[in-house]
Amino acid sequence: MTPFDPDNTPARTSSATPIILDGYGDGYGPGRPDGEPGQRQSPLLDGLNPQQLEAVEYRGPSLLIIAGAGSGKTSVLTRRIASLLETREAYPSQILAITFTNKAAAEMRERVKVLLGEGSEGMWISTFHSSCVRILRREAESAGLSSSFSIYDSADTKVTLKRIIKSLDADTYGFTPGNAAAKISKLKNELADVDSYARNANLSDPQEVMFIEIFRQYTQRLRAANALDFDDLIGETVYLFRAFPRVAATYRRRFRHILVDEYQDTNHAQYSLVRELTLPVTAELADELEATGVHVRNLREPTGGIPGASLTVVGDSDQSIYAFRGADTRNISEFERDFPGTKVILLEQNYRSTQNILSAANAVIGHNFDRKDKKLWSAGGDGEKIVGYTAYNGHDEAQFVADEIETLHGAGMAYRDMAVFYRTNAQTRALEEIFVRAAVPYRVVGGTKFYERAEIKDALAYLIAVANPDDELALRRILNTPKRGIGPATETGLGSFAEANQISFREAMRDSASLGLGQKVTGAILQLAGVLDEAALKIDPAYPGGPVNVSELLTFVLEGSGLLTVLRNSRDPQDEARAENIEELVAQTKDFNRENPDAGLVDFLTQVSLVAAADDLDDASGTVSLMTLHTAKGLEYEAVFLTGVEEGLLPHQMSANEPGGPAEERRLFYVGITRARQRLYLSLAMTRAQFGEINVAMPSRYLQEIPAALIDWKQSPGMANSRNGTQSRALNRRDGFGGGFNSTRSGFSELPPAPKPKTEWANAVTQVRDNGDLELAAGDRIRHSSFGDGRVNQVTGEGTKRVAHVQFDTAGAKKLLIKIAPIEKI
DNA sequence: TCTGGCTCTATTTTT
DNA sequence: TAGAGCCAGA
Repeated sequence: MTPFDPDNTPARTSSATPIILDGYGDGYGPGRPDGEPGQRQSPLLDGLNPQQLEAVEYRGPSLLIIAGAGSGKTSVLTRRIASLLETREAYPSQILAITFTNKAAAEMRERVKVLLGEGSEGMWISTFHSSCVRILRREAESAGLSSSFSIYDSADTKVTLKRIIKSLDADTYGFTPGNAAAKISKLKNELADVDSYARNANLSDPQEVMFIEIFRQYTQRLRAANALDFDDLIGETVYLFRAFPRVAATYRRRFRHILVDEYQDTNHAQYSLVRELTLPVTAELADELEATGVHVRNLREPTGGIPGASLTVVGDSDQSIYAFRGADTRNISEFERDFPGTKVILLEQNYRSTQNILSAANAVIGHNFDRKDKKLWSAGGDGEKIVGYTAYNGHDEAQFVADEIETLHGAGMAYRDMAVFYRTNAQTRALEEIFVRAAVPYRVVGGTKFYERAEIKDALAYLIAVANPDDELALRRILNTPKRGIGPATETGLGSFAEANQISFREAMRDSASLGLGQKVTGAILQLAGVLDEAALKIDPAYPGGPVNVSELLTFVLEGSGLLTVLRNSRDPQDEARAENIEELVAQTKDFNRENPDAGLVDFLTQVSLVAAADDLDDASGTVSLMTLHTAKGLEYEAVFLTGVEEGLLPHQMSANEPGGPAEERRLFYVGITRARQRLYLSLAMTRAQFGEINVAMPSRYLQEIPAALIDWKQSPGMANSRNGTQSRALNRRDGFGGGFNSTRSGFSELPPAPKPKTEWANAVTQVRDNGDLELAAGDRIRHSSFGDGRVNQVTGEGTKRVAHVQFDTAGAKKLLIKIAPIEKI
């Protein structure tokens, strides 16, 4: 989270730095007089197994660590860094470590610090995106940007594309902001730009021609706004290095050890970046660097050049879950070919989970063909069985999860050691409803992020407009926020005026008096332009008394615009929460100032743009964490609840048509399973409400892949479908876990105790209850296997989705899907 | 210019 | 279901 730590510029760090500083020449240095691997009593090497030890100590141009889930790779990576520093083979400034999230980066930095104490400052440990922003801001001029360029997130991209599509009437060709953004992103991840794409495009296809025009305008708009999108951050850095060998040489010289975590999730652009950074520096360029005062002498080979940096990558193809974002596991499978002389180390021993959990994981992932066989094993014993539960619906499932969480908590497990995973964010609704009711303390990680809230984006747009006056998107966003009477007509007028006079939108605002608008509107525009101009003065280094910090600036624009005041005085009750959010933002800027006294507005905006879902995880929070399976990668919990293990959800139906989709979904399931240390719960629901409709769900195919003996079904799919098995958890809630457990137990004895997987599943599918075209009308009396008797109030929906609204005599009002509910007419 | 009400439609994962 | 777009009326 700190892209701003005191940073050694290449020129400053270069004052020394031979690869080996101590003259021992054995690469071990004074810390290791005997030179015998494994003999030294260094806390660095404590408790490592032979493979881990080798991964820490190996020295060579390239190292590939294939690290299964839970095999201690973070530990290996941090110790490898610490070892390089401790033996004085490298200075901190020569290390570049790339992690997947800012949180992982912060953790790694912290762990290196613990291992070494002070003396680890100056390393670059950050995400791909953060590192690239840092390089691009520094080298902005070469890249043809201003160093205060804006970073567009996916929402910004979509807004921009929406305008382009509208102006081109491209929706008639089937383009939406979403699909155009996806296509552009995909191309950028392959390092294609408009021109290279257009060269190979089929220009007789009007849709293709239209796409090229969209892509071209999008590129132009970003350029004009001095903005880059997420994908540009990587791509532009690669282009920069390729176009400016001098710039590239600076970073190639600087970073001597490059380490990349989660390498299986890198895309082509990221791969290319790593390649660029690890290339050697030619003798001529080394001469050039030296001529400008950069010290290179100690790094030079006899030929006069500087060898490429050593590269360590850690990854596991089985955990590749970002193919949809361009991740390419070939980066791992072809690593040895790309980097000849690579040493490969395999870490298979798992230190996280029980053997039962690992056996389930191995069995599941074994169904993916086209993978190198790898078996995780644990020395920690079998542990508890995996618990399975088939719920009647999503709320019932949530109730099961809540009950089990309370049981675990009652047995002494802390809430923060438990997590609930799901495939789609929409699934949080039922979970949250039940958790609130059951008073389970929880936190949704990711989801609608703080910085994505409209009012926060509004406030930030003010700051962005100050930092980057060319950012038309930010200006348009705040033009009428809060309401100033500047409508779409005026906005369009300003845009046309700017275009006609070859000036920026911001300049058009300053010049709005010559647009011939009404006096009130003109006054409003000028007022806004004035506030922004004044704010810009305040962060100018030449500002009398020194420039103001971020929180002072934010306070200034909030007051100048009236944004906060309007929300506070609003009658809309939601505006109160919005005002509080903005106040929270102000508090955050104060924290930021305190933690980063030397950082400015642009640094703050960068940090905000690049937060990842997992970054706002608070380990000390004392709450259960709810998150998507994607967010869960890299994390671990004592107890994991994997919910919604149903066909259509996991695997998600959207993945069905994608090449490699079901296999990637299986890896996602595998990632989820392997997050659990002690306890794993797999749950599904027979029906799930989606878009206001109730849909029948089938158990996920992946469940059959787990050996039956590993799962203890509290309620199996077959049981849930049988008449006496259907229990509403919500109904049994008052009896607590015991009641629910016993009642399912009694049903249990009537079924085969250890169902054979295949037949069990065949049954589960054929046994789905089917009432066919059972006719029900308002006034009919029905009997439900667990709710008892009741009266039908009305019937809604059609065909298989007909729903009976029933008032039960004792169980209250329920909505039942007629096709499958365990009911009969009486 | 703004608001309210109506209809329509699209529903995955994310730096 | 909910969010967005559209239209009519103030």
